[in-house]
Amino acid sequence: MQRGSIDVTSLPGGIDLQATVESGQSYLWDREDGRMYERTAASGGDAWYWTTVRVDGDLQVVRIRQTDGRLVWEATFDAADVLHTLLGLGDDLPAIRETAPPDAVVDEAYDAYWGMRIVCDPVFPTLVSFICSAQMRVARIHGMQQALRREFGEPVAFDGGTYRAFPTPEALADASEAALRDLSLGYRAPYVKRTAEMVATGEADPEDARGLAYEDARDHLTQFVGVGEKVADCILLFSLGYLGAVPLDTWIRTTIAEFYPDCDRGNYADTSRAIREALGGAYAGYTQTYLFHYLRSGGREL
DNA sequence: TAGATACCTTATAG
DNA sequence: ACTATAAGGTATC
Repeated sequence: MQRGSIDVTSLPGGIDLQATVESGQSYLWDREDGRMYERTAASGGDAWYWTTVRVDGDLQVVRIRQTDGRLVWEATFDAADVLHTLLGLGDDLPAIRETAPPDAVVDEAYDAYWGMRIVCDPVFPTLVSFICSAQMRVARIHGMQQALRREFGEPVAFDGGTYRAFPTPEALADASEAALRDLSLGYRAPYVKRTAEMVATGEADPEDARGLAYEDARDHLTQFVGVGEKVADCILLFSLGYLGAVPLDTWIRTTIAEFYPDCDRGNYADTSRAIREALGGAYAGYTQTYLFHYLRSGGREL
């Protein structure tokens, strides 16, 4: 086993690990104490979280926790660089916050979860996770991804235990729709299977969205079955580094109606442009994620 | 091209 | 207990 740690004070704006991995951005981390998303106060400031990643073709396991002003990690490999990427440790939070509008609700959201970072997850697991997110609660989306790992994931040994990686496109393409429905995916089951087939056969590659202009990248992703504009924006924001993407979910739509009514243009594309502008442009997605987590957590009644 | 509707399943509110 | 409602929407007509 390899170990290491990262000094939190060296990161501009610090980090709130729990907010980062339990805010509904990533569904690829598990809490070792099994208490993900519990509302009770102080339920996990220093909990261990683990995930798997494929690095240079090899499947690796890493676990991490935040304690005594440090991010401490243990892994099957030297995980420092991977964690830097996965957890957005290079993002300059104070500079990003400067780009947000000086509105009360925005300030409240940033203050409530200061240190939360936008994750940068591998794209295929993110694609599947957010296909599953349609009309679903955060805790149940996470449960579905756990179930997919358990049923279809490749096992990896680490520290005396067995961990399971997120399934490959091939594994999910080979799964039957019935088997996926057995995991409570509901009508999302055929979407996941069809999208996995598209990736496995090479019919389409989500990686091809990288480098495209924002709206072209979003259009590229909507070719996958079960991926509309909102899910495409989630993939761009949480996997492909488009920090300006603002997924128009139920929460941000409520926020728009309440605080930015001029931004409601009646259709997704135009409303998207307007709210991205209102939330500061290049990092609008950061502000959206703080608002989402703050409002969803009951931080302010709407 | 805009608008309405069906869709799996479960947790929570009433 | 039992029903209605909503949950980070999308596909289809």
